[in-house]
Amino acid sequence: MQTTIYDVAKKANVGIGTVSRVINNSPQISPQTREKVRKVINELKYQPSAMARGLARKCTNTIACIVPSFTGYFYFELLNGVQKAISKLDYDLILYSVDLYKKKEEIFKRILRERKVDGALIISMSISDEFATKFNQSKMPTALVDSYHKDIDSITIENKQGALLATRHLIKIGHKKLGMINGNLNSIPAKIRLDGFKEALAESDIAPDERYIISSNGALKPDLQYNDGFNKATGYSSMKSMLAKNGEHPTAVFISSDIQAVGAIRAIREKGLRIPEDIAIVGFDDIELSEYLGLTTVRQPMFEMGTLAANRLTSKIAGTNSKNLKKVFSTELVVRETCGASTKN
Amino acid sequence: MQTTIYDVAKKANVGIGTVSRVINNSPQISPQTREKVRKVINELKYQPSAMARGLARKCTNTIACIVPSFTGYFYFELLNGVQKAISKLDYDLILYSVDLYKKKEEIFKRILRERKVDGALIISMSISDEFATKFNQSKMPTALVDSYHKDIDSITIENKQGALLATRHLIKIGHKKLGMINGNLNSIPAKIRLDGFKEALAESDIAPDERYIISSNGALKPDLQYNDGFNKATGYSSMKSMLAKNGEHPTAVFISSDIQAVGAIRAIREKGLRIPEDIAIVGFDDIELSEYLGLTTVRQPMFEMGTLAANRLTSKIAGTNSKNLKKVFSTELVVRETCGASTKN
DNA sequence: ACATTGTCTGGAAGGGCTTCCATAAAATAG
DNA sequence: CTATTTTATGGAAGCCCTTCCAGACAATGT
Repeated sequence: MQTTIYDVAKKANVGIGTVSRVINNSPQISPQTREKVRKVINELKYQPSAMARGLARKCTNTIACIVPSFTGYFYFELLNGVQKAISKLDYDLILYSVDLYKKKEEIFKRILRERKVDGALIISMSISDEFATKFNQSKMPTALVDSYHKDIDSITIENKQGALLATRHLIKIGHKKLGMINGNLNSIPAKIRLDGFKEALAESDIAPDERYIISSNGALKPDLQYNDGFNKATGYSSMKSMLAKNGEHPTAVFISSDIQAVGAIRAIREKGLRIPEDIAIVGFDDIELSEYLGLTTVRQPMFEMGTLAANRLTSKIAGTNSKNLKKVFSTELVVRETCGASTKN
Repeated sequence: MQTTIYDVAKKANVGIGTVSRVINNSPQISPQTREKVRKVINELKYQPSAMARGLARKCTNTIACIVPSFTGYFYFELLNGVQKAISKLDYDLILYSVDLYKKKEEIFKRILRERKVDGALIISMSISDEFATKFNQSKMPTALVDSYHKDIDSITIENKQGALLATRHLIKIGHKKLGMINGNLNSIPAKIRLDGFKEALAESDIAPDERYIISSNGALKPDLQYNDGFNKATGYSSMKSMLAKNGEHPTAVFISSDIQAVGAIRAIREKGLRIPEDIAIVGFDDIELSEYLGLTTVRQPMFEMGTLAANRLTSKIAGTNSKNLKKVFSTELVVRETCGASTKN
């Protein structure tokens, strides 16, 4: 049997209210009593039950992180930022991984009603107006990361600017035959990055060659895997099909995520082509790995996004900071080897 | 205000006990009543409070995963297996990340007393006899992954065999000057892998060259970052220092983790050396990335380990399966390009 | 027909906490 | 020294469930 607050109260010869007040650092306690109770708490190694507290207080000191599929290093690094930030504040993190499209809203519902968490961080997933309203009405603090809704705190990056940066760079160093490998166009960032790519081409009067613009499509059906296409496999297969028409291929490719670039690089090497001499590559994200791969990429401050999101959420839970936040992080081109413009080889 | 079981009971004209029984699929309910209550539950969009249930039932449908630093792709893939397994069983996962050595036992204590979770999965972290006993006494189901304690379910791999496999392979294809890059020797797997490496050398009467055996050491001080040395940075710096003595270097290196190999490969390339021609590489783990990197490595079934651990834990929570499990997964050499023995180049 | 068994159901008790209200004791004022 | 305020404390009520016990009613047996 657990030691309860009653055991402590009895042994310390005080009432349960007093013990509770000591635990919660209420100021209305005389120093002597406080000391006495503290001592008993230590002797009995008492620690309040999280469940009972949660029930009585209606809060749990836990936040939810909802990520698609929990695959992809992007989420991993983001989560790292979240984790670091909340652990300082003694919050715990429950990880919900959405593997099927239809499960997204199920999880939203559950989170909302079960009240196992005090707040929710929704990562890289769109949210319908209906659920946005529900979250707001239920007073459950919520924040979106890498996604946007007008009524909910949203932390995003300048996707378009990033794509422009990458593409312009490729053009500047002399490329005219440009390709792009993209994630699933159902994903908003993917769509915007494509826009950016095309806009950059237009700026330099280069006509986009649709043969070399490959998105990992797939319908958004409820029973399908939640898949935004940002993974090694799509990178690999997209590049492979781009290179299928022997001899004909772009001289530079903008790839919508670093992790896809890993797959694409593989495909290029298998074909016996060199990077950057035959094909230059620019990725997107700057995951931790990219540095070691020498991948030129567009840096997205994932860790900082995670940190900010977590801090916002917790301060909203605490009651401070209630106005609607829209934060757009800017991106930055990190030039390394794969684009062929670096001083190193 | 939340809708409670009382609201449902009143509206459905039944007692709260009946509602509870419907929620929990008790068989002792007439079909009509069940239907009636179900309907009201849907109308009211009622969902029981996780806290209240937890308090009444003394279980939370949540398990803890305790990982060091939550960095490193190894954990990531393991967690993936865990996540998939438990989500099928409607368990949630709380992630505890241990960043400092001293925090490990604090977290253990908290988990034990707070009772926020029904079971704990401890990953890649040793556990003292004291805490092993505490976990057992407290009846909190626990399992270790990539770690071992005689009194606790432990899921490990054949580290020695893996190291033997890797090293023997390198020797078989003709290498005589072998090096090893290792994690922190305070980590048990690191130590065993080193043993395996040396044993393989001994089998072929090759004297180990200590200049080429580099472990990322560092003391185990309470205030230090929890760091087993299995990361890109140590791989990079270890390889760099191995190559520092110009001209002199081993022709093949066994690297204790794939992620270190990524760093090491980088260092080799920076030095202008080729893989595998100048230096052959074999890694350890077979993280998802390795395939795309063409890294020869020792496969460790991370996903399966995660799945097994999660299933064990949940079945222990459910009361089945109580005997002490010691599962040792065997490892397997995956030959790709970096060792120079593949048919592809 | 009555006794017996079995099936359903209602609701009190209990789980361990917080919080509020009441009260006792101490401090201050007049 | 009494009246008033302040401070410290005890403990009931409430948070929302589950579970157990008791009772109502139906079904079965004789």
